[in-house]
Amino acid sequence: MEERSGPSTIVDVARAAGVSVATVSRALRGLDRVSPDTREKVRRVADELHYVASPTATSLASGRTRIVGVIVPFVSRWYFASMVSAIGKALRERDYQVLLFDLEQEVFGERLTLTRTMLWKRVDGVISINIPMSPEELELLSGLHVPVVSVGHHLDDRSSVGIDDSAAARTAVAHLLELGHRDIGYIGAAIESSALNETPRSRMAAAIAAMAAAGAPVRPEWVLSSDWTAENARDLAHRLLTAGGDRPTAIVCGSDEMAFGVHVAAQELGMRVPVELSIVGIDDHPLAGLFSLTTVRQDIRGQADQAVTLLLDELVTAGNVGSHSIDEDRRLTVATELVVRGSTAAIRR
Amino acid sequence: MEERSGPSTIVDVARAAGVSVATVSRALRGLDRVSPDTREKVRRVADELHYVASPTATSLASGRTRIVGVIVPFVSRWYFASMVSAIGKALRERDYQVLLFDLEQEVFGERLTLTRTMLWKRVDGVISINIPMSPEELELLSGLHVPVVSVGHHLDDRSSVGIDDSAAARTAVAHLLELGHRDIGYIGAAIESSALNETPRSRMAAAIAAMAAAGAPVRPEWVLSSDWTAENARDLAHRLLTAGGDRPTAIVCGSDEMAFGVHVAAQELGMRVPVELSIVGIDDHPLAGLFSLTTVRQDIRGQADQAVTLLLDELVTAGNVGSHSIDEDRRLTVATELVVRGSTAAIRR
DNA sequence: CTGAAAGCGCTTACAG
DNA sequence: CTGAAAGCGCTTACAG
Repeated sequence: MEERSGPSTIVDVARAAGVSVATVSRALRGLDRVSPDTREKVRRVADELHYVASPTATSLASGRTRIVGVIVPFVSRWYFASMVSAIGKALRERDYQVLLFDLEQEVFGERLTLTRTMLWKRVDGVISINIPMSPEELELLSGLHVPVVSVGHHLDDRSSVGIDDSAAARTAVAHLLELGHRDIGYIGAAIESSALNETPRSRMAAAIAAMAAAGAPVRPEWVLSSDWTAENARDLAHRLLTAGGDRPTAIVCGSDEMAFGVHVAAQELGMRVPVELSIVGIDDHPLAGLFSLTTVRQDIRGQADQAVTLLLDELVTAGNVGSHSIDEDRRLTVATELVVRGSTAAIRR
Repeated sequence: MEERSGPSTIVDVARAAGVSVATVSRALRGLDRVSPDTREKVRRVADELHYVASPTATSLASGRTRIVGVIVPFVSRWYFASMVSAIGKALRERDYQVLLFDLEQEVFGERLTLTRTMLWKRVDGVISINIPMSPEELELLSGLHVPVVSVGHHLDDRSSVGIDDSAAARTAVAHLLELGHRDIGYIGAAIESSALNETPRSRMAAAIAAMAAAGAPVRPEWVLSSDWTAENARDLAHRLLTAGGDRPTAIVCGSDEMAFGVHVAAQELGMRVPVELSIVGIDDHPLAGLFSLTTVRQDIRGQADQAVTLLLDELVTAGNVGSHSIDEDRRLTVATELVVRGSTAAIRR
C-alpha cells in the first residue's frame, strides 16, 4: 500500500511481518529468544523492504556508535596513510567505521578543543597514531571516557602497539658492522618541533649505542637532525659528504624517505652506491625497491591488526573504563625485519 | 548537588539555567528569538557543565549527521591521501566530519553492499575520489538519497571537480616541443584493470594528439601501458630505452611517480637527465623536487575546496535531491601549472 | 518466545 | 521571547 514513504523503518518491518518492533530488533540482530520461524519471516520481510537500521537511532538507544576515531598528524605521509588504511580495513571487518581526524596543518593549541568537541560522544574508541600529547591533551582524551590505543609510541600508561624502534635501529647498524663498516653516519635525530616524539630519539640513541658497543667511532658531526623529509636529508647528506676530512662509508637513516634523499645526494656528488657509500633506511617504503634500498621493514598491517584488537578488547571490557590494569602487558611490539637490497655492500679495504 | 552523574545533557543545562530544554537548544545553536540575557546565561551554564550536545541525538532529531562519507580506492597513494587530507580540512572548517571509506584491497563486487550498508543514513553526503563505478554501483549510490560529488572524474551527470587531464598532458608535451623534442615517448596508458578510469585514457590521448598536431611522430611502441607504479614505469622505460633502433629524446609520464621510475631507469642505463633524456610528469608530488622533476602541478587543495563547496551547496539545496539541474555547470575544472625543474632541457642538435 | 512501554538526548512545530 | 509536548528510530528491561 504505502510503497514510497521514504526509507523503511523498523516499524514498517514490524507491521509487514505482523510482529512487534522489539521482535524485529531481536530477530535482525541475531539475539536468542526468537523462534526460528519468526526470525526467518522477519528477515525476509526486512529484505523485501530493503530495511537497514538507522545507525543514528541505534547509537542513541544503545549508547554505542560503532565508530572509532583515528587521529593522525598527517595522512599524506606514507606511514600514516598506510596505517590508516590498514586500521580501517581491520575495523571494517569487525563492523566498525573510521572517523578520520587529520591534524595536518592544524595549529598545535587548537587540537585540544578539536579533540574534545569532535570526538565527544561520537566514537566508541580512539586510535592515535604517533601523536605526542601534552598533559592537557591527555586529560582531554581521558575526558572522552572511551578506550584509547596509541600506535607508534606510548601515551601515558595506555595500550599501545608499535615496532621496537631501538631494535630496528640496532638491526640497521648491525648489518653495516657486519659488512665491515666502522665510519657510520646517522641522519634523523629529532629536531625541536618534534621534541615530544619518541621515535626519532629512540632510533638515534639505539643506533649510536650500537656503534659505540662495537667500538666504532661516534662522531657528533656525523649525527644529524632532520625534519624527516627526503629533501632535507639530501641537503644534510650533501653537507656531510662534502665537509672535507674523513667521510662516513655508510649512513643509517631514521626512515626510508630520508634514505632516498641521501641516495640522491650521493648520486649528485658522483658517489656510487653502494660501492662508495652504503645506505640503510627504516620502513620499507613502497619506493624502497625503486632505490634498491636496504632497509628494516616494519609491518604496518600487523601493527594495525594488533591495535584494533587491543581497542576492541577494551571496548568489550568496558564499564570499568579508566581503571586499566597496567599489569597486563598492553604494550605490544611487532617484529621488524632486515631487507637487504642493493644499497649496502661490504666495505672496500 | 549531582556532580558526577556522567556527562551532562541538555536537561542538566536547562535545569541549572532555570529554562526549558527548548530554550537551551535555541540559545546554544544561535537561533533567533532568544533574549540576549537568556542566551548569555545558558551559555555560561553550559560552559560550566562542560556541556556538548550529543551528535547522535542531534542527528536523530534533525535528520542530519554532519558527516560526509569520503570514498577512495586507496588512501596510501599520494594523490588520494593528500586529497583526503585537504577535503577533511575543508569539511572541518564547516563543521563536518569525515567518515573514511578506503576501498583498498576490497574485492570489486563487495563494494556494492559495502557502500549501501555502511553509508546508509550515516552521512549527509558523499565525496567519491576517482572511483569508476558500474551502473549498479551508481544506482546504489543514488539509493542513498544524498548528494554526491566526485573528484578526479565524472560520475554520471553528478557534480564533479578535477583538473583538465587533457590540458595537463598537452602542457607537458608542449613544453617538450618548445625545447625542440620531436621523438617523445609516453608512459601511463591505461591497463585493462583500470579500464573504467578516464584519467589514464584522457592524458594519453591528449598527449598523442598534441604530438600529432605538431607533426611529431607518434610511434605505437613508444606509448606504454602501465599500472602507474614507479617500479613498473622503471621496467617499461628500461625496455623502451634499450629496444635498439631509435630512442625517444624525451618521455612524458602520466604521473610523477612513474616519472621517478623513468628517472631511475635512465640512471641505471647511464643516461644523463636531462642531457640525454628529458622527463616530464604530472602531479607535482612531494618527491618531485628530490628528483628535480619538471612536472605539471595539480592543485589538490583547490580541488578539495571546490568539491566541498559543491557538496555543501547541494546539501543546502536539499529536498529536491535527485532532481539535479544539469543546466548549471556542476563540472568544475581547477587549473594546472607547468613547473620547470631540472629534468627537461633543449634537445641537443 | 513475544509485546508494551520507557528511554536514549536532542529538535521542532505549536501555543502562548 | 519561552515552554510543553511530540517525535526522530531504535534498544532494553520488564512482564507475561
